[in-house]
Amino acid sequence: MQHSMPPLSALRAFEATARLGSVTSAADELSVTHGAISRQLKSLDEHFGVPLFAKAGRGLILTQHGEQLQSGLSEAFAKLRDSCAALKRDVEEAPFTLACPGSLLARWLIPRLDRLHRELPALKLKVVVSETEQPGIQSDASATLAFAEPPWPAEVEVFELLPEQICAVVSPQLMDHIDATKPETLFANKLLYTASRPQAWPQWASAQGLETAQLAQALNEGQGFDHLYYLMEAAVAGLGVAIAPRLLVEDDLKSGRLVAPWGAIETPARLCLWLPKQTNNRRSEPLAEWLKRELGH
Amino acid sequence: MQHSMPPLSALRAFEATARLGSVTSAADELSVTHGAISRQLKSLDEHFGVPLFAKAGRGLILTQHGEQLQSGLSEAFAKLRDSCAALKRDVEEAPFTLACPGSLLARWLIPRLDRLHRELPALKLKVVVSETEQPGIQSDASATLAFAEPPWPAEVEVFELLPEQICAVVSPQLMDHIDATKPETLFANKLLYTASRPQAWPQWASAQGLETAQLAQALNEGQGFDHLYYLMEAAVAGLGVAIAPRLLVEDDLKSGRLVAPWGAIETPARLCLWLPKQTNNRRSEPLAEWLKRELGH
DNA sequence: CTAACAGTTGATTTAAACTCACATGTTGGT
DNA sequence: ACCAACATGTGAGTTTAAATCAACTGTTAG
Repeated sequence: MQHSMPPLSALRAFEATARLGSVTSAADELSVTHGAISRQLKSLDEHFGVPLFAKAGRGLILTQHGEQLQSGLSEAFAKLRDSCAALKRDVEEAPFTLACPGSLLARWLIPRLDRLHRELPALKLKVVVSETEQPGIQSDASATLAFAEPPWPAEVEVFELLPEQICAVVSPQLMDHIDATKPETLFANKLLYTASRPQAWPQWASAQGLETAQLAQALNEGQGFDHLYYLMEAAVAGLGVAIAPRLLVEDDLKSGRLVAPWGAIETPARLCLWLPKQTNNRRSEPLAEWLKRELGH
Repeated sequence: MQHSMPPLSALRAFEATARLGSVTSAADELSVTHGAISRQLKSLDEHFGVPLFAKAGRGLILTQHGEQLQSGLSEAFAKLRDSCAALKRDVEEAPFTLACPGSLLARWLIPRLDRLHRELPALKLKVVVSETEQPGIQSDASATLAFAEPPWPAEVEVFELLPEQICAVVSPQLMDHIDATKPETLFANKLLYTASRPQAWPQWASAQGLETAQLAQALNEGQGFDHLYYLMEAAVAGLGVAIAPRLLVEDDLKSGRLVAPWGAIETPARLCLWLPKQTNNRRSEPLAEWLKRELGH
């Protein structure tokens, strides 16, 4: 039954020509030259073995066979167009779900969410907390915002937004025991950290040239927290020196609730926007652009 | 509204895959490799920005979006296939009209028509008399059978079936005055001919090496007839010597009603089947083959 | 009678589609 | 548990179909 359908592109050319009444306008609609349409029509004539158009003055009119074909094809192509348009619309109007770790969400994204909604209203953004701190794409999210180190897995597309910086922060009330020019004065205080970033203190210490052994002992005496949120509260309360991504403490540094006496160091990690490969980028690109603008102060 | 439809071939690949449930069987149906289908599906995913299939074991199943698309496309493609098949069927089942000059029809084709109908029943042959003796395609005929000399006009396709031979024929009762080894004994009789073939006697005479002057005079004293039918009756009645295509007098020669004392000569003309260029050859080829067989004795 | 228009066509270029061969991942059988 | 058979994905290269360009034929209208 499936024998010898004519080429679909020829049918489309025929349908457009029959509907619009001329080769030239069909060519315009399909964004090709009139010569291309003319050839397609000729190939259809040959396929069916009868002429589908007859010359009429300087234009064409459908033959009887042509009209018969047109009546079926116009419906078929209308349905084709409708089906594609419907799917496309559904996909584009579906909310765009951005997954994001809770700490980043609470301390950076939420304060900017209102502006984001105002500046990109077409995006219909929905934000969810990503269930894992490990970077990776969440199946139900349109994109994931997270810190992660290269190399990236092959199955996702990654926009790099910002190199990660981490800094040691402390309550101003503890600054008595600290010399900003001497990193080792760090050890006068308890070290505070999050369970999800065990490598943060070693990275920082190594960048500052501190001894591994001393650090190990200090970490042993320090305290871990499940979430950055608690860590920050502990630091503000003066329980010790915390290590955290600079981006997430920037507001606290500005307001003076915390101080970063030794500045910040860059890590290999990047703040990234992760996208599933098959996702159409038309929607995520404006978001990526917005994030870049926002992060560039 | 016509913006950015995906490539039709990708939609067809999707529809076949969704309907048959596997890339491989879709590839079989469309006579391509599974790799080709796989690529088309990937391009569709990218076009819509969502996956349309998900992996399920070692096969694929439709996603929700995929099902949405499939429900529309299957109808659209069914309609497409139906429309094409309907037109094709109508064209193929329409009677095949063969135009043919009356003389050829009466003296050669009609006696064989019964066998032709029996051997090519699918052709649904209808025979009509061509209104003009001049070769050329008739607008309402699927094909035309006629004698004609090359070159052929460009707008038709021509099957050459047989070189034309013409011969001088005479009633056996007139053989007394005729010597088969001496063409000039022709002139003992009246020359008979048809109005539609004034060049026949000169061709024959020149091939036999007769004098032009003598022929001209004999022709002047001869008699023309409007149709080959009358010419033959005149020859059988012993009114003189007639000139005619061998093919059309063969039955009379076999039955002894006429004699061709000097044999036959070949002319530049050919018995041909003329086809309009746009006609599908699938139907005319069996006819051409049948004609060739029949003409080869 | 010319200019603008509409479609066709030969020659060439371009881009999409396909194939091949290999890779990955899944299933069922002995 | 492992291997063979199966099903799909993919990089590289090739093939083929489709498009362009430019020239030509025929038509209409001013």
